[in-house]
Amino acid sequence: MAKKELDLSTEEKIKEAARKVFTEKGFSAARTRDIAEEAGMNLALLNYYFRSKERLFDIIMIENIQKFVVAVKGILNNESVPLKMKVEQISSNYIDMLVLNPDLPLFILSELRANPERLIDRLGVKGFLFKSHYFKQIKEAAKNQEVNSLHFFINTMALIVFPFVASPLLKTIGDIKQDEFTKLMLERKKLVAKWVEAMLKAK
Amino acid sequence: MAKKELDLSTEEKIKEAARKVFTEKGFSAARTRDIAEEAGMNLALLNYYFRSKERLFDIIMIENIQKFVVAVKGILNNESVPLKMKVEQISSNYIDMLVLNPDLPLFILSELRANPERLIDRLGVKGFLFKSHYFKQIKEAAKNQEVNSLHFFINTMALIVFPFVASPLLKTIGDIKQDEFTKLMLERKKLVAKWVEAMLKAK
DNA sequence: GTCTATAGCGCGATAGAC
DNA sequence: GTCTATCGCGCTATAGAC
Repeated sequence: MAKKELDLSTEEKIKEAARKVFTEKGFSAARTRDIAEEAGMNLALLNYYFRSKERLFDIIMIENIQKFVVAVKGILNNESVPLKMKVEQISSNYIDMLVLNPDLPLFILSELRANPERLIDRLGVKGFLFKSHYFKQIKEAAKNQEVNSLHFFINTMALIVFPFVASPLLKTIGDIKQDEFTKLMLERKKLVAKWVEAMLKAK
Repeated sequence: MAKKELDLSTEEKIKEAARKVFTEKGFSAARTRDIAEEAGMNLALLNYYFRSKERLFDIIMIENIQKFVVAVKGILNNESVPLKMKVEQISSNYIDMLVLNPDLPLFILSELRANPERLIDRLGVKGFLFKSHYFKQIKEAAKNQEVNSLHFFINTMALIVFPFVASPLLKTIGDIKQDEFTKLMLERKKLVAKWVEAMLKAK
């Protein structure tokens, strides 16, 4: 425990390097040699600590997905927080996390495409969303609307996550620098809840 | 010309197969052997018609990106169409196209991450967006808002594209079947413009 | 635990017969 | 144009010295 925190163990160095290389290139394009080099050590150690490239990848991926769970844990089912404030908290937490890990959503979504259920099953979040108090609140707020309330859940996620997924395009097409992009994203922490509220009231 | 349309040439068969395999697996995970098999022919023919895997990929990718351009060509700069109607047309065209090619956005965005400018440069759409009449209209509509009007361009794209990017997750977490998903998406053809309008007016 | 060296194999690409 | 057979490389994984 204390020892690990002191010397940042070899195992942790490898994981750090793997996180970086996998996130940048995806599973198939990433090479174990890249990861070893990034970690400043030999290739053979990767297979000593983790049995294979695939096992290392799974560990990283699970941890990445957990970041999405952790960021809203404790918020979703807090029954004393009204919807608008809840959306504000969710946006704020997610955007802060995504500014630090901007490649995360695109990485997760593109790697999930190949085998969606293998990884999701292992997390046990299958019905999680629909059972949450948050989803009940959306339903309640959208009940005077004639459309499926799932749309508003999708829209909220879209406003929070999409800019990060599309950032390579935005930056290139719009000629936006990294710090401008970050500034724009931080502005959205307050705006998303306002926009969601407006959509819920729209007619 | 006429000949090609009649027999659906070998070259076209390969491109069709490549489109499918690349879109499903991404460049690195796709194998030329898969493409050849999918096209019902031998691996050697791939290199006879296209010099290499990379050249074949580039051709497919360019065509894919073109689909996004084609879907809004003629709309963006039509000065006689008011903003709300323009957003309706854009949503409608894009959603129709995306229902037919649901994997397209995730494919393009994840492959673009590696080399953003190499492919975009070849298309000459660099300043395209900001010069468009559509963008001027957004600016005009958002001028009483205190925030960067770029947000509203991002939001519109988010509402249209994000559900398709996140569909593997939505389907798994939300237990949504393919035809339910398609039905939901088609509903959005009319809704997006309404929502964008509401966000523009929000305070 | 960490290294070097290499096994073993799957990949993209090509030579050459038809 | 289309096939079979094969080259040669680069990858993951492992054996074995230290």
